[in-house]
Amino acid sequence: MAKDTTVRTERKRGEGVQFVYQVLRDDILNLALPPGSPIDENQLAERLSMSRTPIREALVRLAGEGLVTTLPNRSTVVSNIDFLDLPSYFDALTLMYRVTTRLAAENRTPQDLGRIRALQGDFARAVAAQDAAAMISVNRDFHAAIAAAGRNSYYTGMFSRLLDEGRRLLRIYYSSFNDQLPRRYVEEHEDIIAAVEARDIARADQLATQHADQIVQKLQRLIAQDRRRHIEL
Amino acid sequence: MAKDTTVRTERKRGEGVQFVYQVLRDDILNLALPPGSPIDENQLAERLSMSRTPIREALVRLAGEGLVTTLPNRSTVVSNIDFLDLPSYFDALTLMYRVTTRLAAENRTPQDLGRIRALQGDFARAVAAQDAAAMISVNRDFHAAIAAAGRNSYYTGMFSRLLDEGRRLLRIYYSSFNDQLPRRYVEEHEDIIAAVEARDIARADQLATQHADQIVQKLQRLIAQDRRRHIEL
DNA sequence: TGTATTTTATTTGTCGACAGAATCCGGCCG
DNA sequence: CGGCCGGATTCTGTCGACAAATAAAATACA
Repeated sequence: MAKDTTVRTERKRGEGVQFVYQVLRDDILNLALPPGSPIDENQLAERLSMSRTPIREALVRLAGEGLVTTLPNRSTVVSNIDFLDLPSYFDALTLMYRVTTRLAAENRTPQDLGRIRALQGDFARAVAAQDAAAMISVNRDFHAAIAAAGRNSYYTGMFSRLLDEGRRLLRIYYSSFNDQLPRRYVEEHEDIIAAVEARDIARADQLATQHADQIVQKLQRLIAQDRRRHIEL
Repeated sequence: MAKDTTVRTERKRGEGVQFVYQVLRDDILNLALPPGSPIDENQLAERLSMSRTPIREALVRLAGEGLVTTLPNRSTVVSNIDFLDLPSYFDALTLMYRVTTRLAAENRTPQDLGRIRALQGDFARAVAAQDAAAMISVNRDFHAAIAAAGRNSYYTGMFSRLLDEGRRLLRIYYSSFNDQLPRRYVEEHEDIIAAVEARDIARADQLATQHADQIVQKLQRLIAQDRRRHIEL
């Protein structure tokens, strides 16, 4: 059962949809609402103390991003993660890692570097604190900041969506850490920052590729493990 | 003023939103609703003889795709084409042309080739008929079919959105033809099909790049022309 | 006559209600 | 005992209405 979080914050007119959207999005990406969970409009309406109309509009928006699936005349559910489609996902993710990092090396400003460094600091702290949730969230922001430095809104938009989808995957498989991989990620991030700062496009591309491959391989291994476990049952 | 198209088709329950969505989307992509047009919910509700609720949900969906922009407490308008951002657009479009065509060469099935050839036939016919609208629409479907043959849902999704956005651009600048470029596109399409059929990935990539550059350059030239005209006024 | 301010009107965001669809449940029949 | 059918219930999709917010109009004032 979900927590009995009856929210009754007074909100200004027009912020309702945005509010519901963010609440649901966070719950979905943090797996507080696991894939497949039905989303009851009435229940949500009561919990957030508002009518069903803004909730439906938020759901439409989430459906547009693929985070929920609307079954006609039936309940909308949190979208499943399609494991058969994961190779495609990894492929697309790697590509976006590369092009955004390349463009960042090309177009970054000192302000961009400042923002990126700040997030890298957050990431290092999360690793030191062994806080998986923070690591996942900050890692996302870190790469989004690099993408932003590339100044291509189409890439940043696509990449953000891919990273969000990835947050769910990481949440599933990275709930606990007992290896030193995170530290390695910190180092790889440092190298990427250095390449971006040096405007070394080729090296940025190379490092981004490595970094992406690193993550993809790790995930594939974890998933394969998981698969085996399921089959053994 | 828009045409007095009072639609009163009897629709089944649950198809309302979908219907409004498609009507609006078509009108926007065909520039029947030019960028900047305000969208009056009441007016639309009366024209399609339904309540405002499904219309609002369709608008939320369109906003999610960036085709309309919702000004808080004010009218929603058809999104403008951001000409300053066009270099980014061209960059992203070229990249997606390349990766989708590459993957098509890798994964195409005979069925894929059949579908692609059929669309290429449609395209050739549209060119022969000098039908700009059909050319734009079929061209989109042609490349979407190639992307589909690549079997990467993330790429096909991204690419489709880029191609749709491009439809508006092409509509603006390709309303009339007086050069033989379209014929050249037919030939380039043929070459791409051949490379995809031969599973020649390198060549597919190369041809896709050329094809994209071709279109991008043409558009840039037309836009530059247009800019100059505006400045002269 | 032009500008500032109040009044009116239009339009959005939200609400509660209702009807159609689907699910659940119990009874009936094989 | 199990499966099919019908009624009751729950939930979605749509509707009309209302109030906040904005834009337009009208009025007052310099």
